Amino acid sequence: MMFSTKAEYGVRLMVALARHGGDTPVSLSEIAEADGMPLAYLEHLVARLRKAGLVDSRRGARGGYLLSRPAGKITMAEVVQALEGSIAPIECITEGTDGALTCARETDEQVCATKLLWTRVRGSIVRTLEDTTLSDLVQDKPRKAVAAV
Amino acid sequence: MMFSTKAEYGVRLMVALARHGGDTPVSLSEIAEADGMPLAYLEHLVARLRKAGLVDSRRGARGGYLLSRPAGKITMAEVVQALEGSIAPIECITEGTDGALTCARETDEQVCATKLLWTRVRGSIVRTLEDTTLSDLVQDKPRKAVAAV
DNA sequence: CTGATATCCTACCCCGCAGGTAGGTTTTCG
DNA sequence: CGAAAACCTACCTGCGGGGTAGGATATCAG
Repeated sequence: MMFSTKAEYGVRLMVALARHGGDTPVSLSEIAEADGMPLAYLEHLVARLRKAGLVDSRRGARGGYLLSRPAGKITMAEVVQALEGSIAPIECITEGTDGALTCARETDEQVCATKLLWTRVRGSIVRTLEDTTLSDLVQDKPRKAVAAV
Repeated sequence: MMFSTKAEYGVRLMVALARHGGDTPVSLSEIAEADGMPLAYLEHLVARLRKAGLVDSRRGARGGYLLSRPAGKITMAEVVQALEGSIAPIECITEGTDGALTCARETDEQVCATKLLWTRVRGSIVRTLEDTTLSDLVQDKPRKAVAAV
């Protein structure tokens, strides 16, 4: 049970873009090298982020990517959703177009007993992701070293 | 990103045991048939639950399984953990023996920027699972039909 | 204009593991 | 004793995560 490395790499990518800031784009190869992630794979991930409107791209020489919005306006729910697809803790729970959650096992007569659990879990995940913005992750904090001493 | 069917089937299994109640054991084949889950697979799952001390077994004819404790004393955190192994939202985050979360990408010098996010997510998942007990899921509620009308 | 540097796109590959099967051994009841 | 159950170990199989490959297209600098 976990998010895949799509989410891991993708979030790291977004953080790298946010760190760079400014309005000059950053090339993927820079980020890939600095962060030790495979370039070709990042291309796939950034494509999802672009389609979701979270990053803008500039093609050609000296091109690259930049955030489409200030980091504080980008929630991690958007980022993770763009990378992983819909956020469902378990296969049988799916989100309808109206936003209602339904369980595949459920009939009209019989309510799925476990649905309550997965609905709660999903809710708490989504809420946490919505409450965390990209800028929350960007803050430099070498505090760890301080705290460790 | 989701829990596997291990968690899904396993939780349904626990609910079935809780529904039955009493101190006479229920055989897996009964549950498998009633709930439409493959018997041989349930055997694997129930083995995990037994090793975790969540269910007791009685061998031989008219044997079966029963909850080791009242449903209200069994949290879903225990159940899910028994079924899925440790609860980590992402591969690079692991829980040490002291309960502290560490990130594999992290060095002494550099804090992992994304660790904050995954730590928060994990925390919210665990908290939700701990707050939900098996008895929360057992309550009969055909209320759905009522609410739908 | 030309090359270098980038995004962008499509196709492919591999292998670990979730999700299950199979078949046997042991225990306990009627 | 025989049926019914737990219990155990080994095996199988498809699929998707996690990449690689290679080319097409756009844009810059000189």
